[in-house]
Amino acid sequence: MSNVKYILSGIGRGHLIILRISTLGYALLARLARQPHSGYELLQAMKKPIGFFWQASQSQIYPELKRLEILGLVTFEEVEQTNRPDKKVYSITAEGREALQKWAVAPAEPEPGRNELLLKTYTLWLADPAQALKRFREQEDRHRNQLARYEQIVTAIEQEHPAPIKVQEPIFGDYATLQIGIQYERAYVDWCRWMVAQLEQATEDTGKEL
Amino acid sequence: MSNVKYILSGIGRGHLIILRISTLGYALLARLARQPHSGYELLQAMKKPIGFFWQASQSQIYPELKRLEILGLVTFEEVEQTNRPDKKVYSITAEGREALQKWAVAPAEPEPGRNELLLKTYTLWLADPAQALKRFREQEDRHRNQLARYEQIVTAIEQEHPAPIKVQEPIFGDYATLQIGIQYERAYVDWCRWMVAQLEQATEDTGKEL
DNA sequence: TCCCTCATGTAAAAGGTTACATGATTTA
DNA sequence: TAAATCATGTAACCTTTTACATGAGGGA
Repeated sequence: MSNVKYILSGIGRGHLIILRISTLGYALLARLARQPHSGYELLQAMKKPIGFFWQASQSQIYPELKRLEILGLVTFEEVEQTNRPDKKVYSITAEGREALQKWAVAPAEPEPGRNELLLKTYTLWLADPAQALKRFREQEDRHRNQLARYEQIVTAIEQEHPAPIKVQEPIFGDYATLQIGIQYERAYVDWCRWMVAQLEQATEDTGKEL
Repeated sequence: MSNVKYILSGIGRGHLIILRISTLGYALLARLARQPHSGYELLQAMKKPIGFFWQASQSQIYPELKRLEILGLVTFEEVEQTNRPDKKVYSITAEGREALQKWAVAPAEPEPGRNELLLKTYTLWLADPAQALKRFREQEDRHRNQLARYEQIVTAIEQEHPAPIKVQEPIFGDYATLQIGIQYERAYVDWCRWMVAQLEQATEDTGKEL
């Protein structure tokens, strides 16, 4: 009962088609609340800011935009272009903004994370430590790079926006999510270093035994 | 090509049925590599150690066990019981152990995390700060509790197992994943506190304006 | 010439959640 | 007496991924 359900239409044979807004729908609305986008532009946008914590592919975005339009949460305008294909530029409606506003302060259920690396770590005891060592060094690199990328974006934001970034400014969303992103990546890098140390110990031990 | 695909059978009309091991399959194998379990016992087990980073429901576990059995990665034995229903106790086979071992050191692709709270944070600028404040205090509590739970388990592990927990011991998997789990929860609690501070500032400001 | 970008879509399959279905025993 | 636990499964639905499909324009 926590999710508002939007009744689209009641049709024959006793069926009711109910469309409710998916999390992806809210993700798209979140971008459209800042500025209008075409489907393709949203696809690109999903790679950067929102993409850090919510991704979507082409085959999700286009149908979802259609659904949001049916629900009256977005409208679109066909924009003719020369030299490249025409596009549909979507904008959020007043109803869309209202739905997004409500959703933003609705309780977020604890989401069950799924992490393949941790599952592999759980199985490390029967794996080859030398190969595992290689993998954790790769992971450390990867998270160090991601950390650097996040820090770069934060620096750029701090340079473009005056010192106290207020909650009411749209950029606060980028800033706040980057803060936890940086904490997360730092914790991961530290943990990878610890894992590497553990595995180096293990490979040295087997080396002595041989 | 990184995933080994298991060809089950070639059948008429040009169709090939290929069964490959899903991540859930490896999760079940990871538990069965430690000790035999029934489907029901696996369901319970998925709530605790593996459940922290990989969950599964009944409707996934039972069919997956059937698949693993077809692939020859597990076997089962029907155990008759008095006073409660009979059960099928699954054990990992040599092939299962081998597949698990290989998978454990195969490169783990960076998994795109999905986090609804961060999506909501991205939309905070158009939400009511007072309500948002409530949500972040709830989140802080939740993560603080999870942190306490993890720390308790680590303490229990450290008491039961002599000081240097080696990579080769099965318990190392629990220990290592709890380490990152604790780091993660600590980072989250800190971030929530920072968010609460930001939102308190925002509600004070609007209070002054009234 | 071949590949990349821009631009919009659909189809099929895999993975995951929620609900349905059954039934004995034990605990509150 | 009602609810929880043990025990196994299926069906329907939703979400996500991978692949298919088309086509113009620009750059190497």
